[in-house]
Amino acid sequence: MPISDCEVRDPRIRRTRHLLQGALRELMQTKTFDEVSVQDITEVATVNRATFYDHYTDKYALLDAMVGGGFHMLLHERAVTFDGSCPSAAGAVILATCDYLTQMETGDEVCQRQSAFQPLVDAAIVRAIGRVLTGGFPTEAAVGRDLPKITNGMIVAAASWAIYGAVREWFMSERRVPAEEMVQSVLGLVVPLLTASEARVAVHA
Amino acid sequence: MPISDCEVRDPRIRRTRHLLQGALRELMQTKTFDEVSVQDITEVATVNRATFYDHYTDKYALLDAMVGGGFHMLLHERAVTFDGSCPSAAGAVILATCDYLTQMETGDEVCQRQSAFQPLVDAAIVRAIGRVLTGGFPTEAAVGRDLPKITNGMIVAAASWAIYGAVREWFMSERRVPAEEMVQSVLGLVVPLLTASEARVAVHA
DNA sequence: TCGAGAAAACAACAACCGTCGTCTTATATT
DNA sequence: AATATAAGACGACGGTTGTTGTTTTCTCGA
Repeated sequence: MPISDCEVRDPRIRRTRHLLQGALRELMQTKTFDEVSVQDITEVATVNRATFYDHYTDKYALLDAMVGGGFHMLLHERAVTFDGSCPSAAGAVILATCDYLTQMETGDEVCQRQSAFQPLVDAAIVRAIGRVLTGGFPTEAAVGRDLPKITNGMIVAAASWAIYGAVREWFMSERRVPAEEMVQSVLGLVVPLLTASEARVAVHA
Repeated sequence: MPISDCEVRDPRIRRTRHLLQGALRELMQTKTFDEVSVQDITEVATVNRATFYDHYTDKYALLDAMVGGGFHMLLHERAVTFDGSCPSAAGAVILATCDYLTQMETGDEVCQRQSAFQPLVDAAIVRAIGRVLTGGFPTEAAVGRDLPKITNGMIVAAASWAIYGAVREWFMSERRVPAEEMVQSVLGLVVPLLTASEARVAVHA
C-alpha cells in the first residue's frame, strides 16, 4: 500500500500483488467475498499474512484495486475512450460495465448469494466508470471563473452512478433482455445527463 | 435480525435495538464507523455482546438499519411522497438526501475522515431513495405482458443512484453552491430520467 | 561487482469477532 | 394469576485481524 498500484518497478512487488489478486479471484470462484479471509488469500497466494498488509490495508482495499484494475484493463483492451459526446462511446462504457459484471459472476450456476459487501464492489466499479467519463470532459477551468451551478464533477457522478445502477438492476433481473437492447435503453436514460454539460458549456461559450 | 425492524411488538426488542442504534450514533460523533467495534456499541448500549447478534448480523447491518430508518423518518416528518411526475416531489427527495448527509456529518469541524466503508452508507441511502421513488411508479404489470425493454426498476435504480451520486459529489466539494441551487441543478439532470417512464407508458397506453 | 536499501518471511501479540449453551427475566395469553 | 414463550445476560470457545520486531533475501544503481 506504500506505492500506487500502477507502475511499480520492483518485480517483487508486482509479483506479490499479482499473486494476491489472483488468489482472491480464485477464491471468489467458490466463496462469497466476505467468506474469504485474509488468511485464505495469503495462503493461496503463498505469501506471508503480514506481507499482505504491506500492500493493502485490508481485503477491501485489495478488492478495490482488483476491480479498478480489471475494469480499466477491460476498457483498455477494447480501446474505449469517452470523448464526452459520442453516444457510441457511452454505449461502450455501458456494455463494458455489463460484461464486467458478467465476468465477475461466479462459475456457480446457482444465483450468487448476495454479499453484504456488494456495495464495496459497486463503489469500486462506479469509481472506475467515473474515471473513464471524466476523461471526456473539458477541465472545469475552461468554463470560466463564475462558478457554475452544476459542475462537471456532478454530471460525471450522476452519470456513472446512473449507468451502474441501471446496469446492475438489469443484471439482477431474472429474465434479462439481451445486452444490446439494454445498452440502448440505458443510453436513452443517460445521454440527457451527459449532454447537460454541452448545453451548459454552450451557454458559456 | 429475526424480525423486520419496523413494527416490532415486544418492547424489549424495541428497547434493545433503540439502545444499539443510539450507541452507534453516539460513538460515530467521535470515531469513524470502522473504528467502532461491536464491543464498543454493546458497551455503550449496556447490552450484552451476544445479544447484539440476536438483532443484527454485524455492525454493517446495524448501520444499514440506522440509515434506512433515519432517512425514512426524515421523509415521513416532511410528509414527502413521490407521485412519479411532480418535479417538486423529486426535489423534496433530493433536498432530503442533502439534509441527511448534512445531519450525518460529525460534529468535528475537520472534514470527516473518509471511511473505507462509506460505500455501505451510500448504498443504504440509495436503497432508501429507491424505496421512495418506487412508490411513485405504476406496478410493472400495468404495462402489459410484452416485456418492456426498460423496466421501472431500471429507471428507479438509475434515478436513485444518479440523485445520490450528484448530491454526494456536491456535498464533498469544498465550496458548495447553496442547497437550493443544487436541488434545481440535480432536478434538471434527473427529471429526464424519471419522465422516461411516462414516455414509455404513454406509448403502451 | 558490490553494497545500501527495500521487500518478504516469520513469529508472537492483544484485540475483536461470531457462535454456542445455559440460565434468568420479562411478555403476552388464557 | 399462572404459564408457555421468547428475549436477554453471561461465560467460554476457536478463529481472524492488524500490528510489531527481527531476520533473511532480493533489486537496483554506483
